[in-house]
Amino acid sequence: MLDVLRENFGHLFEDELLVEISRVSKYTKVDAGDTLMELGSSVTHMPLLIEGAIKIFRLDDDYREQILYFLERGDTCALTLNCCVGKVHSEIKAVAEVDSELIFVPAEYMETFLKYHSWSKFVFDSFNNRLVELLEVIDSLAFMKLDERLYNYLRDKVLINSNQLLEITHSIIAQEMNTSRVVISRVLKKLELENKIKLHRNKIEVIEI
Amino acid sequence: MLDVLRENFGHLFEDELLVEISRVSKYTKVDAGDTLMELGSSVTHMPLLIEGAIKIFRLDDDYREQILYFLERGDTCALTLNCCVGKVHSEIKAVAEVDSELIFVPAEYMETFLKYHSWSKFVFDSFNNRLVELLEVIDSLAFMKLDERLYNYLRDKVLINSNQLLEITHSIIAQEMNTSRVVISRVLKKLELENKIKLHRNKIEVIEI
DNA sequence: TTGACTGTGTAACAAATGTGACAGTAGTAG
DNA sequence: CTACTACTGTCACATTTGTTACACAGTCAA
Repeated sequence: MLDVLRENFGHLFEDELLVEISRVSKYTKVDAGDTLMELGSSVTHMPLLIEGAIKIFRLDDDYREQILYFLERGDTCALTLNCCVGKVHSEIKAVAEVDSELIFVPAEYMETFLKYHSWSKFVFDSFNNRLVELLEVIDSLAFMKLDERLYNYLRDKVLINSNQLLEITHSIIAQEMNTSRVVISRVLKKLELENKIKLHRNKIEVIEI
Repeated sequence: MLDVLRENFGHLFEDELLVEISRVSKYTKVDAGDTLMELGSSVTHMPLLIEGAIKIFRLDDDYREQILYFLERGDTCALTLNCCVGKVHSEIKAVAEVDSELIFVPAEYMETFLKYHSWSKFVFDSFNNRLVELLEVIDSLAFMKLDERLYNYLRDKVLINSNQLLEITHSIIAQEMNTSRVVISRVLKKLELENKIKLHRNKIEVIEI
């Protein structure tokens, strides 16, 4: 695991820290679609993403969901540390968007490692990135209509999957964006008429990028 | 200023840090309604809130706004540090909700002070709090209808102002929630019929709390 | 082939929110 | 007092989004 860490986080952390991490952490592979975290699941570990992409959702009491952002190589999830502790109300869900590899650092080391400047910078930056991404979600929800939001959603997926051709169904999109399948089908059709996408069965091709 | 710092942040920071802060920072009073930060205004200082309340908005390109949260005594604004640097798109706006007193710490000390454990804990907690509050904004926008959102908005104002009787007009609310005055008047009337509020000219009385 | 299942398209309608217009009312400046 | 302004209430209508229902197409297994 140390080699994997060196390769993916060597530019961020000094070797001493890498060694420490490798000694206490757990390396895991997950398949696309696997749920990494759901609702009350206790948050005892902090993920470092080696390869792949994890999508993070906000859930409400009725299990409706709203996609927030994707974690990619080199990311960690700042929300892990906080949001899922002692909250009754809504929670977070994490699902692998593609096959992924992660290293799980036990939460207690989170603070121990702060003695390394590179680690505190990493955590700090991670918070910053999450804040920015949450603000973008807020922009989307507060200021945009569904067609624009949907198009942005599709563009994000294209970037994450490195593929203009998305394998996804209308109902999945509806669920991730907290709306209904009919609405998504309707807006997708509109985007197709605007030549921004092409619709196929189980697939959506995003044209302009 | 050192006395003010001791009184308000003494439970958070060791005296040595308080002295350092007092040496480099600027103490300011602002009146309710004053704008502390808008759009491109360069973010060279980090505010520590001594007394009062500051409301933070997200702005879009067309100057529409969406209220995010309030800063209160002992808070700082994590967004200051990051979000307003080098962004073209949308920005943040900060307005005093009531008469307030702040201490402005020059941004460069932000990092210097990290050598104090109490300071890094403070910054860390601040990030955490902001994340949670942004998630609540997302919950509100993604999962709630306007009547519920509006009622929550009014309840927040009551807490911030320590007064069930809010001095506010419908158009102000509309602006802060990025909708129109007519819509707000309509929903307010609905809340009044549900006996949750009472409407007066320039005033709204929040009943249940 | 048939039948079951899933995914998509679409119509008809409902609900929520946004917009424009206008009247009435309180407060204020002159 | 009068004139002006800001705030509120309300109507009529537009737009956006959500819901129900149903037809049809692709896939897969018996």
